[in-house]
Amino acid sequence: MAKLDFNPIADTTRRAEIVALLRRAILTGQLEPGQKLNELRISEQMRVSRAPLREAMRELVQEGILTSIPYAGTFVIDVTAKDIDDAYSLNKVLDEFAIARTWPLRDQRFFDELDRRHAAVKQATRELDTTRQIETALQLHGLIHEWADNSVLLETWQRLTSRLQMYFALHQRARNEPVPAEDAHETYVRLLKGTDMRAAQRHAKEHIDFDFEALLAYARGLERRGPNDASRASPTRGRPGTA
Amino acid sequence: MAKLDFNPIADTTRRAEIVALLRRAILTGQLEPGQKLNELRISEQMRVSRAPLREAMRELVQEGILTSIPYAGTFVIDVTAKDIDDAYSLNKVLDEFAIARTWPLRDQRFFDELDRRHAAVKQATRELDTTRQIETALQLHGLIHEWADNSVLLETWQRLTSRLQMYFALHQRARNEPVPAEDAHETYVRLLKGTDMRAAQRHAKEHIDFDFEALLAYARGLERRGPNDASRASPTRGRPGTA
DNA sequence: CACAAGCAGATTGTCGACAATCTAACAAGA
DNA sequence: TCTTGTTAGATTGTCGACAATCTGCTTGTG
Repeated sequence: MAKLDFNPIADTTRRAEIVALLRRAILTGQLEPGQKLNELRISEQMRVSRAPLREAMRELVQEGILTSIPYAGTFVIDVTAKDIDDAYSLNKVLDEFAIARTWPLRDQRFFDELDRRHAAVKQATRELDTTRQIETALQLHGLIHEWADNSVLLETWQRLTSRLQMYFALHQRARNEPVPAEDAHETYVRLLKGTDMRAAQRHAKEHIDFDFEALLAYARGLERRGPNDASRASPTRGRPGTA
Repeated sequence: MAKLDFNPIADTTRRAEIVALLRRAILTGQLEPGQKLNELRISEQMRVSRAPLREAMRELVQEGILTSIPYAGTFVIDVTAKDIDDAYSLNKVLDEFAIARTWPLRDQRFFDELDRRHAAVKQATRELDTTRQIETALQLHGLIHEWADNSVLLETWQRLTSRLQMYFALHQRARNEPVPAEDAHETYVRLLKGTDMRAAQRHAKEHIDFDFEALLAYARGLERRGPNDASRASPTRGRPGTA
């Protein structure tokens, strides 16, 4: 008998699809930070009742990209410079840990997957698809977390990734300029294939520093010129900060 | 005008109360790992309709202590030795980070709060209230994460805490013996008040090692004598592992 | 004009009922 | 005996309607 592992079949509930739709809308910036999600309107647009929509929203609230205020509404989280800074500094710690854990587990499959994801980033970069570029870059970066064989770490990183993706998407959307075609991940991939773990860890930090500084500067700029301009739909009752 | 900060008023939705009730039931071990949560039965017991109950369950699924399989049910997560090991090793990393961040922010209020929580642990220990003892010990331990001024770290740690509390509660429940009255946190508190940050970081790791080794051994024992015995209500379709 | 009370309108929270799906038991056939 | 098709019961997923709450406007009063 041939050895064959089947993957679990796809979720077939409306709820799961709604979660995916909403998450994508948020992470790509189609839903702006601070914006209120009107249940009735969204449920009509999606041709779904409010029950599965509300359940989906609860999931995203726990996922950290929505925030809910009872009887007031559910909002896309606000992005503050401090949030980005917090997420980034924790990300550095997790990266270091992930590399250490992954290091002895690297094998040919790891290197192949590394190349595959790296190629995907370059592909997206060539096509000037900024959204996909962010997505693929984060996936490339996530490999060490997937490979570290620590489910809690992976889960934690995925939560972080959601936010990072949202932040970067906002940033890209704001400057609205094609990204430099140069390959910023060449060194990262090479070091992960090498023999000097400490060097890889060091580079992981510095490499992200680059993108991050620009992002942070952008966020600070946003805050200087007042709260976000998506607040047209926000309530007067309370700022939908981190509830 | 006197400076006075009001706390947010309590959540007044049934959903929030249900979340609290269920979480407590799970973390104290009243709901055993692998056990299925029957929506109809629970909603009748709580005198609530299924809608808010289901929303509450979605939250707890995202919180990582429940797992859901479409059309099959929602289950308390299974506890494997590897899960505990994963959570623990990540916890060490977070602790180190939290101590580093908290260190320069320590002030009198920090020390007071440290003493307060330490006293709470000793109180619970004296009263042989094992559940409360776990709770207070984790709260004592959580201070450095609250004080680190990093919302993402705090959120991450709270998620981890949920699981750790569940694990420890299981452990305590299993051996079912009063805990030694000796104070295991004396050194930890003293070092946090001291001037040697590295020493505090080192101790944080070793200190938890102690409790953890016993916990891990217990979990391994559980697995050796087959899957859990709470599976009487589990589905045959698929193990409600980490879905 | 300032301000409190009260009244729509809109939105969220909750409910009870129905539809879709799964599980397990049983029957039919090779 | 083993496998496959069928069916009944139970449980989850979804829906539409009602109740509770909030916001902003209007109104009345000084």
